Amino acid sequence: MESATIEQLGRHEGKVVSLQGWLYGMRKSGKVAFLELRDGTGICQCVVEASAAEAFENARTLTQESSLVLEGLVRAEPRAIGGYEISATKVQPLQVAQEYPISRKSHGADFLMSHRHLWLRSSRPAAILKVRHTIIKACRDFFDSNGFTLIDTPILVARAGEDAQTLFPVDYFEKQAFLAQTGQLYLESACMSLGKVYCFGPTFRAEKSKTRRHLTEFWMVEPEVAFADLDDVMELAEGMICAIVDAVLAKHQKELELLGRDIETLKKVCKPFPKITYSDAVDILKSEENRIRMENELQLDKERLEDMKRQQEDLESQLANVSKAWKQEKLKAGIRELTEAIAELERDVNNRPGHIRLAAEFEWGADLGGSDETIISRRFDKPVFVTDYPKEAKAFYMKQSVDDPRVVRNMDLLAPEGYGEIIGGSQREDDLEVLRTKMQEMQLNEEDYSWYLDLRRYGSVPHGGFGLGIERAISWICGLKHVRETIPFPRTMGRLEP
RNA sequence: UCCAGCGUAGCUCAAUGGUAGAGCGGGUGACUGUUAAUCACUAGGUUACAGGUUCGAGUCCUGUCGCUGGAGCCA
Repeated sequence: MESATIEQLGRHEGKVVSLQGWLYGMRKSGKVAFLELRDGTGICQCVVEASAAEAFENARTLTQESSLVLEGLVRAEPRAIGGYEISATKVQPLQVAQEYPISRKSHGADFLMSHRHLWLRSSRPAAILKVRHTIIKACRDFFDSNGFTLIDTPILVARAGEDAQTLFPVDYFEKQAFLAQTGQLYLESACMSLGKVYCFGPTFRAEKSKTRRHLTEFWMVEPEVAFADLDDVMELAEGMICAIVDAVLAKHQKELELLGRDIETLKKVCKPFPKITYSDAVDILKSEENRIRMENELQLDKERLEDMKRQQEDLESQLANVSKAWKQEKLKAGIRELTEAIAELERDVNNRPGHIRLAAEFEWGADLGGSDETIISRRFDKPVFVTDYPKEAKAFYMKQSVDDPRVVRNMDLLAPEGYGEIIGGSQREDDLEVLRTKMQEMQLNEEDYSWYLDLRRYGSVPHGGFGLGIERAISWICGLKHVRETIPFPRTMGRLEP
C-alpha cells in the first residue's frame, strides 16, 4: 500500500492509500462519519460508512486533534475541500486527544498566544510559517547566488552595536556580556577578507515597547560588501526585496489568499524603487501640497468611518431576522469585529490632525517619526528609500557625506501600506581619523573598538551594508497587523512562554 | 516608562446596585452526504486578587496583578 500526503492526493486517484495525521474536525450521523484529517500538507475529508464496522466504531471514539492512521480509496469528489476525498476502510487511532482547548471559533490574542504550541496547528499560523520559510530561503538563495559567503557572527558580545540602553545583559563567568543586537561590526571585518558576506541570525533588543512592530528577539539578515558605496547597497537591497516578493508570489498564492492579503499591491513591487533624500522628505512633510493631500485623505477616511457605522447598524437590524442561536452569535461576533475596526479607524482619524501638524512643523535635523514615515510611504505604491539623514540622528559608523557634511550616507527602506521601516543600512565610514573624531563626539571609548578601528588601518576600502528585519518583512508581505504572528514563538516584553 | 480600556463557565461574550445567563466546546442519546451539520437532554462559576461603601456589589470606590490598544523608541 502506498502512503500519501494530502497535498498530493490527486496523484493517487482510484487507489487505496494510507494517510496519517490529526483529526481537525468531524461530523457524524448514525451511519456515516466525515473526518477532516490534517497532515501538515493540507486538510482532506475522509468518509467512514457504518458498513465498515470496525473503522466506523473507531472513528466514533476520535476527538479533535486525535492522531490516527487510516486507509481508504482516493476518489474525486466535488463536495469535498480540495476536490478529493477518501473512502476509509480502516481507521486506527494512535492517541485519542483530551479535550482540545482551541475550538474552531474565535479566540482572543492572549489566549491564542498562551497556547501558541497548539495554535501552530491552525491553518492561519501554518500559512504564515510557510511564507516565513520561503522568505528566509529567498534571502539565502539571493545572497548565495550572488557570490556572498555566510558568516555566523557571535550572539554573546562584550558591547553594544547599536544602542546601549536596549541590551540584554548576560552573566558571562565573572564578566558582563550582552546578547547581540547586530552582527554588523563583525561582518565589516569579514568582508575585508571575503568581499561579499552576510549573516542571518537572531538579534536581541530590550526595548520597553509594546507595539505591533516590536519583538525582543527577532531575526535579521545583514549583508556587507567591500568596495561598495551607498548606491551599490541600495541596488542590493532592491534586488533582495524583489527576489523575496517574487518567491512568495510564485509559491504562496493559496496562503496569501487564506490570510486575506491583497496580492495586487504586492505585484507592483519591482525595480527600481523610488529614492528620496531626508531633505526631500522634510520638504514633502512641510509642503502645503502635503497638508492639502492629507486633509483630503482624512476627509475620505471620515466618510469611510460613516459607511462602517451604517454597515454596523445594518447588521444589528439583521439580528432580528436570524432565528438560529449560533447564527445570532456569529452575527454578533461580526458586529463586535466591525466595532473594533471602527474604533481603530476612529483613533486613526483622531490622531491624524496631530500628525498633520507634526509634519508641518517638522524641523530639519530630527529623526523621522513613525507618523512621518507613514506619510512618506503612503505617497508611493512600492517600497521607498530615504537617504542622507542628519548625522546626529544616526549611528557613529555611518559615512559622512562629501557633498553635505551635515548628513551621512545612509538609507532606510520604508515598506508601503503604512508598514514603515523594514531595512536600515549605510555606507560605512572608512577614514580612520574621521571615525575617531566621530566616536569622540559621541563619547564612545576608543579602546572598546580598537579591533574595529584596525579595519581602517589595514587597507581600508569603501564598504557598506544593511539589515533587514525578517519579521517586519513577513508582516508586510502577509499583510498582518502584528509581528508576533510572524515568528513561531514570539518573545515580547510581556511574554517568555511558551 | 506614560496614557486609555478590559478582566464573569474550557472559549467568545451577556447581565439599571436587586435570583449569575447564552452560544460554542465537553458528556449522553437520535439521525446515511455532512461542510462551524442538525435535534433533544446534561454537567460546568470563590465574577482576577485584597480591602472598602451599601440593607444588598459582577456592577460603585481604593490598591495590586494580568492582558489589550495607543504614545515614545526601533528592524
